[in-house]
Amino acid sequence: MADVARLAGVSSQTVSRVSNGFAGVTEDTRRQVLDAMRELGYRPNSAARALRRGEFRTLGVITFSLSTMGNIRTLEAIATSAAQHGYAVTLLPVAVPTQDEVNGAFSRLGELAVDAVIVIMEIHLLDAATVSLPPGVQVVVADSDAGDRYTVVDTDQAGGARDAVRHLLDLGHETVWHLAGPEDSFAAQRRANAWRDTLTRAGRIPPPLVRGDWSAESGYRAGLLLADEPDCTAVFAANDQMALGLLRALHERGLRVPGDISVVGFDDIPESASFLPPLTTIHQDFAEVGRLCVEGVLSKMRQDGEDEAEHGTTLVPTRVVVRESTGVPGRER
Amino acid sequence: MADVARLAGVSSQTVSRVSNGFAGVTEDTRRQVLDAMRELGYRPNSAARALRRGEFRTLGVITFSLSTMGNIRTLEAIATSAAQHGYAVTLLPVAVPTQDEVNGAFSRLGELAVDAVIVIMEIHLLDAATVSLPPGVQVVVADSDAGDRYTVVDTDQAGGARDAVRHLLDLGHETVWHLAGPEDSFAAQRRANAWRDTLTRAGRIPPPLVRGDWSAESGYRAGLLLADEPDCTAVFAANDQMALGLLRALHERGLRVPGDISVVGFDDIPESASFLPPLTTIHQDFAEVGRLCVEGVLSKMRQDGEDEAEHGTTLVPTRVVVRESTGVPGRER
DNA sequence: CTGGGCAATGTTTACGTAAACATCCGCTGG
DNA sequence: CCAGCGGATGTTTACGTAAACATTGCCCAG
Repeated sequence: MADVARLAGVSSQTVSRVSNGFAGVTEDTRRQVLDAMRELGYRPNSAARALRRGEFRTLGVITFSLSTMGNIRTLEAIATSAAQHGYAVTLLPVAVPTQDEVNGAFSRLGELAVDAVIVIMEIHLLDAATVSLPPGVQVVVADSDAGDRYTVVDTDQAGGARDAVRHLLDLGHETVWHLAGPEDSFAAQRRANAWRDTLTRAGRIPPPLVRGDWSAESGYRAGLLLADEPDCTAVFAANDQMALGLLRALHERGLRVPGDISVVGFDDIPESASFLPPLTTIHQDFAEVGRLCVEGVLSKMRQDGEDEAEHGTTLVPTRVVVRESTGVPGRER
Repeated sequence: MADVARLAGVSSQTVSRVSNGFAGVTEDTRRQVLDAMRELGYRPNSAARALRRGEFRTLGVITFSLSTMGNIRTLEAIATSAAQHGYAVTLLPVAVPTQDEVNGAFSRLGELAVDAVIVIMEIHLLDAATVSLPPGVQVVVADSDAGDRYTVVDTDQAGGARDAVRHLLDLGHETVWHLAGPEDSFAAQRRANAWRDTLTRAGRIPPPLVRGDWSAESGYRAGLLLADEPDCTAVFAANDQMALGLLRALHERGLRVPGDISVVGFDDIPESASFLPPLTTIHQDFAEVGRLCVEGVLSKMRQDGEDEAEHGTTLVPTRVVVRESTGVPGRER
């Protein structure tokens, strides 16, 4: 910076003013400084900047295994949205979803150059974590429900599940079976609860719940079971991967979709439009979730000291995408 | 830090020594300092650290749209591997793969707190980019081939494609059709070239190449075409998504897989084991790619000044995963 | 013509850390 | 018994920036 100042024949403070787009610099001076910067290949040192300003302009994102498409899309939206606000995004990967790992990530966080944190994680892992955040670091959580303790942004899991069930009931199905995600997932839990509620409110009897683990393989196994249930004419799978496995199992057993059994998924992954048959599913707007996470955390940073604990949950609506895997009931018993 | 020093009754330098795990501090002193740190909730300020040390312990990753599973898995492996080396990872998202956006990312990079960069991107976008990297920032590129200008780590695309074709020839197919990725993708290009070479070397005549765009939808369209080619008994799709669409089209046209047509994919995405039928595919080891990217960039940083331009390409081998979509030829003409 | 005001620019300083150098003290060998 | 040595700790300083305050010089009203 001093070199630039010398070359431009100004003080380093003026260089600073130019590099921060400050008003009150003559157009002439500004151009000279910019020229000098270019000539010397000057780049502001972000460490010194951060030290002086007391902020890093960086958001930390804690998430484990970018294995689910949802987390990835959310992360991507976070990164894009953060960039628009002039923030960078630092990734805190948690290799395995164990308590130790999560604790480790949070403690590493302490030494990390980060102004705020977005956690993409089932809340129950967060709960037990020794969350000792550096003071002043705000947190927003995605993929969870704990609006009382954290600020949460999430897809409207319940609304999506309700729509899925209603779609099938509207087609004339007597009831709807549910292929749920793993027990320890809040998202799975909420989808299952909404499924049960919607059926009960419509005066239908919820069939026994079938449990999967999000994987296509577990959907396949569940599908073999469901194929043997003569009453089953409609299945709501808690995600598209399991629906994929389900379709394969039904096909193997000679059952037509939607002729014999209708299937609805959840997520609307890109591939689901090319399943056999193309899958009716609940579209999640991950981009919106990511965007709202960033907005949320930035606005919390701005308020900061004021009245801290204004937690709450923001729900992002879903959308039913009707394709060819659902139709009127027609299974011959 | 000064507060900690005061509470522990030592100088701030000793606090620094403890916090950096320096030798030459009495066990007694060390414990007192650690206690003081805990009591005051002290966290080293990473900005000041970076300023003093002249390094950020952070790697930048430039990639656009985490849309392909490969990039995501690579990114994840990079993050994990970097963490093991005590490095954080900052994401530089490029929303749309245009020249401008790439240039923008690189210029933002200049002001970013980053010691080195890993680029996950087709090289042709990098080429035209006004790549003005801060001096001393090393680069490693994944998903490309430009070993002469950059240090590159990539899956052995050619080897994988060769194995796919050989697998089909070994089963007795006269020749193998290829459903290629988009023209402007180097990965697609290399897979296509290897496909053609392998056939030619085996004395077979390569059928006309069918072009897709990586999407399942494009695979579907290609499948409708291929279904009408009576000579076609084996297809090598350049990725699993297109293979998925292909399977759907063949099924719609009443062709059995592998009875009438054998299909091989590329990538081994988790879902491919649950396709209809489960897909034979070429497994890519993205984790290894990511790991090698980090190793590569760190070792380049260590050498640094020495003899700069030691570029080269590291290839990560693939593996054929045989499932149920391939078999001996049997299509009735 | 002059003094006040204001816009443009310069000077000083502190941010938190760690390297380099300085000091202290206890122990050992002659 | 003391010089000298080495391990443990303290002191000083600089890293690059931007906020706060200081200064300059110009313009215009009185």
